[in-house]
Amino acid sequence: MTSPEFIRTVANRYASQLQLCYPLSSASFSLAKTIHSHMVTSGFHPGGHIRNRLIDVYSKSSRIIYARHLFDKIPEPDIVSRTTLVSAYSSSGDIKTARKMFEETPLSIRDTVFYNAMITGYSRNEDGHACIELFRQMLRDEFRPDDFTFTTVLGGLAIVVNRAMQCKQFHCVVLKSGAGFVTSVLNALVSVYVNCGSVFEARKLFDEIKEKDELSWTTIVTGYVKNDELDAARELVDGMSEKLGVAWNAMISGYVHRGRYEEALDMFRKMYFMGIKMDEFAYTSIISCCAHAGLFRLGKQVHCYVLRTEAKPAPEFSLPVNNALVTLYWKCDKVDWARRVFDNMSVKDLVSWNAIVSGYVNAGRIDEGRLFFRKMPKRNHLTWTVMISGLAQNGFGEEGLKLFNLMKSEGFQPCDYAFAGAITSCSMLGALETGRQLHAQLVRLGLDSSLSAGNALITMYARCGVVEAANVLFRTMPCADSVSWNAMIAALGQHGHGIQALELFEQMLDAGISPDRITFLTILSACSHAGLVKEGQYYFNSMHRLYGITPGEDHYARLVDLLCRAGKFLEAKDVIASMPFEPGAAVWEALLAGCRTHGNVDLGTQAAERLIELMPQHDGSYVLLSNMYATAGRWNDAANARKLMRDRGVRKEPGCSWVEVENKVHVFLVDDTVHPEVQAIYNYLNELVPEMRRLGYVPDTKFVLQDIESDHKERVLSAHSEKLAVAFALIRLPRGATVRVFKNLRICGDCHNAFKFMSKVVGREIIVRDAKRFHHFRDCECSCGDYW
DNA sequence: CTAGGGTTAG
Repeated sequence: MTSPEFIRTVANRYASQLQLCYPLSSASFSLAKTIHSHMVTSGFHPGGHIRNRLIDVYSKSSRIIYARHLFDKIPEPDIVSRTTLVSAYSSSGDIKTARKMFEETPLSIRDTVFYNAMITGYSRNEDGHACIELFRQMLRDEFRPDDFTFTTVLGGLAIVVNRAMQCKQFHCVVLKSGAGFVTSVLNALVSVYVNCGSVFEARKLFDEIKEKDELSWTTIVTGYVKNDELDAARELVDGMSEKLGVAWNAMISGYVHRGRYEEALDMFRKMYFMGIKMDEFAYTSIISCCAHAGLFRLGKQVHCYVLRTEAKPAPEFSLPVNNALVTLYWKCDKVDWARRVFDNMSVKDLVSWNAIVSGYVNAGRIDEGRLFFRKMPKRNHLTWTVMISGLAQNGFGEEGLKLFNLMKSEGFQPCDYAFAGAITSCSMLGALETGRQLHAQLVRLGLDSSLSAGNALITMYARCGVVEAANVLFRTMPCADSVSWNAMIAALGQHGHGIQALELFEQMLDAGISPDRITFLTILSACSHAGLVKEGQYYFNSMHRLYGITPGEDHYARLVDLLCRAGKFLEAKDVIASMPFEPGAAVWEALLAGCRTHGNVDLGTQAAERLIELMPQHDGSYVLLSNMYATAGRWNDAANARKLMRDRGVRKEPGCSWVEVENKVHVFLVDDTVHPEVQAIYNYLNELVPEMRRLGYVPDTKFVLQDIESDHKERVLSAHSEKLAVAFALIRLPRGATVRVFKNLRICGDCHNAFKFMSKVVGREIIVRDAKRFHHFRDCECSCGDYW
């Protein structure tokens, strides 16, 4: 019954059955297990070749435990089973166990393949030095390297080599060993040259390869792409007789990375019409292209095409394709679509999580962003960066800074983008000292030439009231882009230097930088703050005529603001009437704000009606309206506006002011009783007021927007949050230091007046940043010329 | 039993 022939027949049958497990798929493991248990129940003990096959299938379907179990039962494992296991451990990332197994294998039974497997393990774990080290040991142990050895070691070398000289040295080793005519080895060598930036050398070697295979072509094409020589790559691709999908995919992704979206799409279309097989790599790149170019419709079409064409159901389909889809949808303002793709994915990785967090955060949906940030199983340095800059851009400065510090304590070195986020947080908070420290850290890390960090710093210094520092930084930037210019123009504008802002704009044009829609927003604001009505109108009219930028709603709003501040209501009304689209909330708010400052109650009421209609939940509209009535003494109307707001469940954002003292931000509310030093502050204010009065200060009680007794009104005035913050800073800052105070709403008119006299009494400069602009008080004057 | 090219997140 158990004759040798019979056993051989059974063994052969099992061997051919196991062959069915290749190529590996998700079904391979269960098939192997079935065959295995059949062997066990029928009393057949797999040995030698069959057992090794089982070990291999188990290892490759990521079931190392099964493989190891089988392996441990072998009394004297042969070199093939050992090689299989070493390779299994190293490809699962467990390089330590792999090496242990390697060391436990006696020299006498080792062979070249065994060394190759271990070297490959290091290469897969991106440890180039270990690759080379083991290669050296292999030579010391007197084993002959073969083609596999060279290609693998060269692969490891490509990671660590960064000088053409080192490439040449290895080139010589290869030639001496006689492998200089093996195509696969030469391909690897080309790749080493490419990776250290020597494309020219790489091309020379490529031309010398006698029998070029597919890999030779793709290596040189991708080599050009990696080194940003897209046109040279394209020339090669166009000249190839055989159309290699890999090379085409590399071209497409190269174009996408360089922002050459048209060419990427063009190649993708050609691929389709020429019948070159498109795979998940091509889909991924083109979806990413649509994401970056904002091509929602096309992206959606590709998505549908993939669903129709590919055999696998959508959630099972390639992870990178789904990741790219998540990004596509949120970039096209469809976060909820992105979320649906994300939820449907059966497998998610760090990239997927980062993509969905970015989506929420960029859409301003911070709550959901936070939730996913907390929920995600793993984070990397990009996760933190996305979260920090998202928080900063959405007004969560304090949380942004907290996260920046947390990131460092979790062991991640912040990159320039993370710094930019932290610096933006400082701009919002007015945390100048913290911002300066971040700047110093950037310099120490050698990151101060970064454009994104530099642009954030310009804004930070400007928004913290140090325009000069912003200017110095701007002037010394190695290569300023339009964002830098916009930031600097805005800086000058916010500080009331309207003329300089316009001069800088002209310099921008001379420097050959094209203005964009943001540039014109900052220009219009600058004109508005400085009262440059004629200039503002001129630039508004020229933006389309000279620069081809169609004014949007926000541009019209700023023009209206410009005219209203100057009291030119007729012209403002004409502008609104001439708008090519329905005016939105921003325009009505500008009109209302202007009417409130100039006491134009009739027009203001009209504007407020439209505004409240458009944004019933916006607190500012009701407050402006109510304040306008209060200033005009129409207390009943004022109270009604407040009541309307309450009835609709709208809550007014409480006014508050803050100031940074010794690296800490101190916040004050109106009539503050919470801050530990309020008593000292009130005492100090009581000492100052008589001196201010001697210089001509008269408390202006028309800024008390409540109908109360007039002597009580003065006390209400002196409890305004901005006065408390300024007084606190005067007490606590070093003698003579400039005071920089911040307020979330507009500064009160009486406070504005008071600070002028206060700056004279204490002999210091006081700078207040409110919701709209900066006020520099010195010697009884304000930089805004009372045009606030 | 061992090698080498193209994909995704700011």
